Amino acid sequence: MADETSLNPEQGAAVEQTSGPLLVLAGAGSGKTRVLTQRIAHLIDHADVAPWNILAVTFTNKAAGEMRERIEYLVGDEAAGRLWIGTFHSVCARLLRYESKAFGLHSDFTIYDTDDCRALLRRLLVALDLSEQDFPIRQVHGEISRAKNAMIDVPTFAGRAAHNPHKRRIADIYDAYEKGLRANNAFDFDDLIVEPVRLLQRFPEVLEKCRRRWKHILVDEYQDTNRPQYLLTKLLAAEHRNLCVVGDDDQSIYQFRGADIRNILDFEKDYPEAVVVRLEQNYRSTGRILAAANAVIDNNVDRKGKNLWTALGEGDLLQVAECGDDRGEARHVVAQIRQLCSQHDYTLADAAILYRTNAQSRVLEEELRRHKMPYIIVGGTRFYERKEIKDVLAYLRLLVNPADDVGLLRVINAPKRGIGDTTVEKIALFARQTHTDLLQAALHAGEVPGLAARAVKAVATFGELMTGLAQQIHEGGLSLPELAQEVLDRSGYLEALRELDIPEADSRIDNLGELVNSMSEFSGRYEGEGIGLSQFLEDVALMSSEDEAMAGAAGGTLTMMTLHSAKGLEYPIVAICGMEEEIFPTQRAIEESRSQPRAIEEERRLCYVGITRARRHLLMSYARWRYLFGQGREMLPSRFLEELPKELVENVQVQAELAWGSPAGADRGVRRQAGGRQGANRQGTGRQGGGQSSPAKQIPKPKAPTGVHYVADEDSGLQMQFPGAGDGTGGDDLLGVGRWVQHPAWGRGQIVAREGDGDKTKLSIRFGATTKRVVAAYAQLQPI
DNA sequence: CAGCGGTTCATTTTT
DNA sequence: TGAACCGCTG
Repeated sequence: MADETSLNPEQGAAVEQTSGPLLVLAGAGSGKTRVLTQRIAHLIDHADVAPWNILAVTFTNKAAGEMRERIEYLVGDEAAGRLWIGTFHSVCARLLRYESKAFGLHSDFTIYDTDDCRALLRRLLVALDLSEQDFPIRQVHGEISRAKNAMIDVPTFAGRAAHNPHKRRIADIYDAYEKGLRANNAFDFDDLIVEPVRLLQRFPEVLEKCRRRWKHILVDEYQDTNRPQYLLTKLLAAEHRNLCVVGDDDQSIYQFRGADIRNILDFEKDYPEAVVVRLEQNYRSTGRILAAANAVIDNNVDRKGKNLWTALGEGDLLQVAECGDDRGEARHVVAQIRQLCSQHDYTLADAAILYRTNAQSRVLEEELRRHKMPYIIVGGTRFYERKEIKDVLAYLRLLVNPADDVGLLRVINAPKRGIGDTTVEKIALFARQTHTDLLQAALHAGEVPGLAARAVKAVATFGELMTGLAQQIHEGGLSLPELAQEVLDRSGYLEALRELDIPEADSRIDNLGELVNSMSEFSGRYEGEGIGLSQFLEDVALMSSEDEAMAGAAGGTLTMMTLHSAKGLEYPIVAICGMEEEIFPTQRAIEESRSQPRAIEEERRLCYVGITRARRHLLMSYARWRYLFGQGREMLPSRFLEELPKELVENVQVQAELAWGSPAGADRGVRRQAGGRQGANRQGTGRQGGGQSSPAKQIPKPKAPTGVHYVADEDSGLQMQFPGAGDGTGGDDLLGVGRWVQHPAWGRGQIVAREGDGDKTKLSIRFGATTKRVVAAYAQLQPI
């Protein structure tokens, strides 16, 4: 809150502790990022540490980017550019590429995401003659992943499984899976951490080199580290012991995926000489909000214990709303937010709606659209996980790594070339017999036994396509976006999409255009060696959906996201919806808690995270009745609500969407008729946003392929049709949030945020995967 | 081989 | 409610 450079005594202590192990227990909103960045600046400016000797590891790309940005501000671009800042995964991927030769790996490996891994497993099950019924892919993959993260290798796993037939089969799958990955020259996410650990354990000279390189190590969100990540930092820091970890045990919300809270709880055991600093002054929230957070988290046993305090004053009561049903809840929450906005002069960008599961967003979206309120959804389907994007990337992957069978299987018949399953199977068999990869086999289609002439021809076409592209790369002179364009054209992918007579086709084509744009942007940044294809692919594989500059964005766009995605963010107004048993905490957590009472604690921490996102106004709501699994159900209020001290809470009651009758039946008919429901607006919040109502949307697009966090094109299109809809910012102009523009250098982009006004208007524009901030007056933007 | 329609399934969270 | 999967048909 205070300016960037002023520090309280604890923060100052952490910054100035420049050597030896340091544990910073940083409560929510206590300025931990400031401490981290200042500490790095301090190391460089006052402790004579070279930037390239500093390794700072974060949990998300977004956090890494923000940290780099803030450090740039402190020490300048030059020094900041030489720091090692990144996620565990990206730093490790880099390490693996550098050191690949040391242990006989290809440096051009492919990173398999969850989908790819499942595709591989699916094939392996067939090969092992096991049914997906008995071995559900999800579960098997989960089990393998858990084993890997516990550093249990295949022989060990098999040893432990000896007595259990089912486990033994899984050991076989695990074995085949590992071999499959290696044969495909691929790593999964887990490997990216686990393999470097093994590498460092096995090769002392590599370890030595790394220790010399990274003389100071800082780890953010330490409570979220898993076993291999812990081992990695331990290995690297064992000698110089300059390890600074920052975290909050109360905000550990990723144990479900292997984060080990002991890493932070036992830090002082591992490093007895560690200095411990607690940051307990919160600069974010009002007293009542903090008191509520403290009261809730106090029910957890598994914690170090701390108490946040604030100098910001009591603030308002929290509101807990009991709603008749989920739609009533949505209506109430939206109405409340509107009211708070007009009362306190906030814009919609100052508000966030949080929920436990993504599925809950739908009802809220409907309500927001009804009011023509612009919103963005953080998370959801990621851009790079869309089918069309993954398809094109698979072509590119295959060009870098011809052994990538999973990639090949993805594209050999996309677009349709008349290569069906039987043909593929024959090729696969041939590949196995001749000990090559699928691409090699496909290139020798003529030799594959039992392949009909027509199939041979089809496969040959595909083979020529790939060799042709490979050759073009070889000859050089092709830029990254040009290469992508070649793939799109020569593969016939784009053409097939154009001919496809379905409504989504257009947005898919747009997405592909964005992909090409993101490549242009990338090659602009990474001029130099080659076309940087494999670096691009790595970036993309490790990219999360949160690489956007949306925190603190002005511009009248409300944010919705899961509680998980909200970690690290803050808003003046926060609403947490679905405060109901079996939703939050989830049914699963409740079940688990029967045998393992602590299972609830992670949910409670999540609740704590949610509460502490709020700066001024916190609204929690539950519905007594909601659609779940497509069916109406009665719900009970969440136990977490009972943990809120009564004196902090104002309780309100909101009636159901339909006052009487079975909500189930009545509800349905009205549903999508946005225009038809007059009563929807009543609920009396006073002023409406944009006066003139408009004709019902012409393209209801039954499917909202959320995708990019910004509600997909058609939605922003909707917003555009109704200027003035927003509120706060006059949305009347061509450079409002949601608008698409053309930039001379970066191509097509979508405006995601807007700050300031007049000459000083700054816009954040997302071009493909990256977001740029520009001054509207200078950027030569062309609205499209 | 592709496309359709019916079925079943599951819904945490993400690098 | 919806996505993903299966089996059937053309």
